[in-house]
Amino acid sequence: MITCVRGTRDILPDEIHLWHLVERESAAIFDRYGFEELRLPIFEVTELFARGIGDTTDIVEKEMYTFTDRNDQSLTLRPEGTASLVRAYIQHQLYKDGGTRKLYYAGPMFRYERPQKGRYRQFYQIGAEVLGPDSPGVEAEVIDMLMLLMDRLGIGDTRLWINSIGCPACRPAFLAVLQEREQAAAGRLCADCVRRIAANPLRVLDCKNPDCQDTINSLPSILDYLCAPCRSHHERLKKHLGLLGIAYHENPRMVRGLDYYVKTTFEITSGALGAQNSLLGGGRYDGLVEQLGGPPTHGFGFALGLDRFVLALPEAVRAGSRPVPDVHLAPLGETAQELAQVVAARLRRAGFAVSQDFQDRSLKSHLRHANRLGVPRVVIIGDAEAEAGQAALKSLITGDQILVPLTELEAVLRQQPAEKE
RNA sequence: GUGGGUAUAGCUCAGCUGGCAGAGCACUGGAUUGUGGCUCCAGGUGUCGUGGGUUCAAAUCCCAUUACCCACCCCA
Repeated sequence: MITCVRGTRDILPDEIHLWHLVERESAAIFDRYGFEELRLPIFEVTELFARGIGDTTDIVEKEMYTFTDRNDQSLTLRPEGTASLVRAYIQHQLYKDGGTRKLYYAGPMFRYERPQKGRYRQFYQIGAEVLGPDSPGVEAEVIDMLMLLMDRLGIGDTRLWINSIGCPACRPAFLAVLQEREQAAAGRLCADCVRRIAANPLRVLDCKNPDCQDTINSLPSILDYLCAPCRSHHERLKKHLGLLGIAYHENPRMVRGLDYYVKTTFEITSGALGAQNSLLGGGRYDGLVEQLGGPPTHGFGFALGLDRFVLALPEAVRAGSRPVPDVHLAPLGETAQELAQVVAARLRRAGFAVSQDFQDRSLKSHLRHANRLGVPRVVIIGDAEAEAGQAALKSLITGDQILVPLTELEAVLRQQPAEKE
């Protein structure tokens, strides 16, 4: 048997309505905030990601699906969406079309990682980006949009974490101090931390080893080393969040895995997810457009993990049943099948969701089947009905049954809408 | 890349110190010649993940391997 490859999965009809729900709500809410969708290719030239994400990040160093096509060009299945979006923004000169562009995308991303709860090699993201303005108000607006989305989906038990990781003007000085202090404290840190001191001193702050926590807490905070513009930006963001009544946790130890972030970074975690508890994450990337060959442009955005949103949906929503037809046709015999087919076509054109059973089964079997489907009403057409040009319309909720001329079925169904379960 | 756990029917899982392959759910038919749900009866079609080994005999014990799950790591 051939199965889907490791880290990929089939999303079956039982689950897909949850995905539709998240996709529908996201699109509706993003639209309300003025975001426009664009669709991006699933693979790009490898260089785009190396330059955009940073070629020393884990993603680029060891997680990309890179291959050579028949023209010996190095291509990569996209591991994230922002680089592609910015490429499109530059390629089509969207910056010439007004000051601010608000764009969003959705689709599969690919990273070669060990699969785990909420982590797959092909996973799905919806991301939105605001290109143009530098305002903390934009950041608060985007976060507000996400709060509304999660509220609409019933996703609770979440926390918003914010941080500022400074900018090229202030971060290098902080990193130098941090590294120095970490080296001095190396004796009290775990082996992983010691290794990170040289490789990526920021990562030490993110260590979860309980024995390291006291030491890490004594390390300097980036927030104390921000330059004046960064500090002001951060304070204004907090003020805007306060105005919107959005609760946040400031976390100077939060670190992002992509090189392009500056100033504001944020993340929303969920208690419903397990170890991979990040529902979404994002931040500001003021230098990225320029770095990829565009004009100097401010950028702010996020990506949300669709797989994780679906996992975090509350039980009440998850338990929601699949959509069921409005009416089920149960024809008995060949003549009745033919009649029913025509009836089904007519009812569908009239807007009803109709299922017709083409299996030659007993009436009892038809009804049992309809009952399992949760269909509220069944149209029974047997020999007697067929001859008289009628059908028996039975409600599976009340058990009532009436004879209706086939030509009037549509009108009767419309007049007496049945309550679904 | 590193750990731990799991793998038996469509699904969820029992199956003990080796001895005929099981249950519940689901599905099909019947009890009711054309009326569902509740109840009762009947119905299994499975390379016991894969490959070796031990044994008279392996789902069970041993070795290897693959996949899945969870965690580290990293991130959405």
